[in-house]
Amino acid sequence: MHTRRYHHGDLRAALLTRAEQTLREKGPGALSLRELARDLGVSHAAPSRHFKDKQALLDALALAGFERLAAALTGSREAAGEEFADRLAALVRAYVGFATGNAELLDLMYTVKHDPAASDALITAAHQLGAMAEEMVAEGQRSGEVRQGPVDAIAMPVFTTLHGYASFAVSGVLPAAEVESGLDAVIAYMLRGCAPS
Amino acid sequence: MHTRRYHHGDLRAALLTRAEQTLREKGPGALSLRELARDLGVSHAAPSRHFKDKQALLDALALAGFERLAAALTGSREAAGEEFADRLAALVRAYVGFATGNAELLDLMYTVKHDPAASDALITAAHQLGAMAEEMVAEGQRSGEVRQGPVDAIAMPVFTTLHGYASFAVSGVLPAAEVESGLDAVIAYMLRGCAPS
DNA sequence: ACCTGAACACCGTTCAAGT
DNA sequence: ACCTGAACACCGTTCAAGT
Repeated sequence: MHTRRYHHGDLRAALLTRAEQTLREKGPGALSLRELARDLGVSHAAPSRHFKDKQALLDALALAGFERLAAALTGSREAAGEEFADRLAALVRAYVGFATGNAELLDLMYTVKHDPAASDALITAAHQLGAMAEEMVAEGQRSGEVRQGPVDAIAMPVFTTLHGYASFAVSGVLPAAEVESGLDAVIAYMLRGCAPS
Repeated sequence: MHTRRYHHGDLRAALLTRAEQTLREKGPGALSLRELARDLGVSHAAPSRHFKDKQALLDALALAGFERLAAALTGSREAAGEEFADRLAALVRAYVGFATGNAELLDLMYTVKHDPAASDALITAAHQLGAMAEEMVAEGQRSGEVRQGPVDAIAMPVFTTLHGYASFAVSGVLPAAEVESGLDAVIAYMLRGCAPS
């Protein structure tokens, strides 16, 4: 009854938590199932009960990332005002904030998968993010703040710009010091792409 | 004199060529220095003469990717007309074409590096791509086809959109069948972001 | 200068066996 | 159901030694 095994059924969650920590601190190359097991005090074979292989763990990590990012975007919407420009700015700041705060994870989320079967869930998760952008654009069209036309022909380029900016920030192409200051120009450019007539 | 060792000094090049091939065919996870050495008929320790470690090989691969991408973009410029819209479209198509044709490599090129020292060359290479976009925008400003203002406040969002689109195409978020058909909307959106007044 | 061969300390994955 | 321990077939990296 004392010091009973750490995991009474949540080894899976513990593995994910620890894995994300080492992903953040040491990068994806340093992620080892055996080391994870060691850190958590289980045998090196234990993780295989919960993840059929290393890629399955990485996929689960990426999926959790998409869920947290979606939550952050939803949250940004509530905090924003009613104007389209406000909402867009809030969305952009939330996405870029998540990206810079979780660089390695964002990288993992959008990494080319070589098991196309396993990546279905990830692509669906990414599409849900896109759907949020589409919804925002559609509302902007209704209120007249966004030009008319097929929603995805407007929302997709906007979301693409957003992701490209996040990707540059994450990869270091855009220096950390310039991420914040460059945001205004990017948002203004997006608004120009959305503006009526 | 017969069947003399395959490498009279170009093991380095042979490693890079072979590495890119397996990167393309089997993904980055399947890339092993030992297997590379086996395939090329050298001892497993031979690669270390040319690349201090596996990451150095990956970095060299990424750098070569940037050089080829830069060449492709330069080529697109020569094939395009004089109008800004033409040049932009050609640049976009060249970048996206490279991305879809070299998905794993593009991923590698923009991957988060954990050795900041080694990634300087890669960031510089990415900046050279950005400089090409800036030059194009600057010319568009001179000819009056692009609105006035700080060059980078226009060129950066454009380049960001381009890269985001390529990234979505590469990651599979944008289905392969939609990459071509979505390009027109993206280009139109970019032009709107650049248009005067 | 460039490569080999052996050695070291790791990996991921599988599978019988334990509780 | 969940985990262990041993086993297997790999890794990357280093280093004396060869040519």
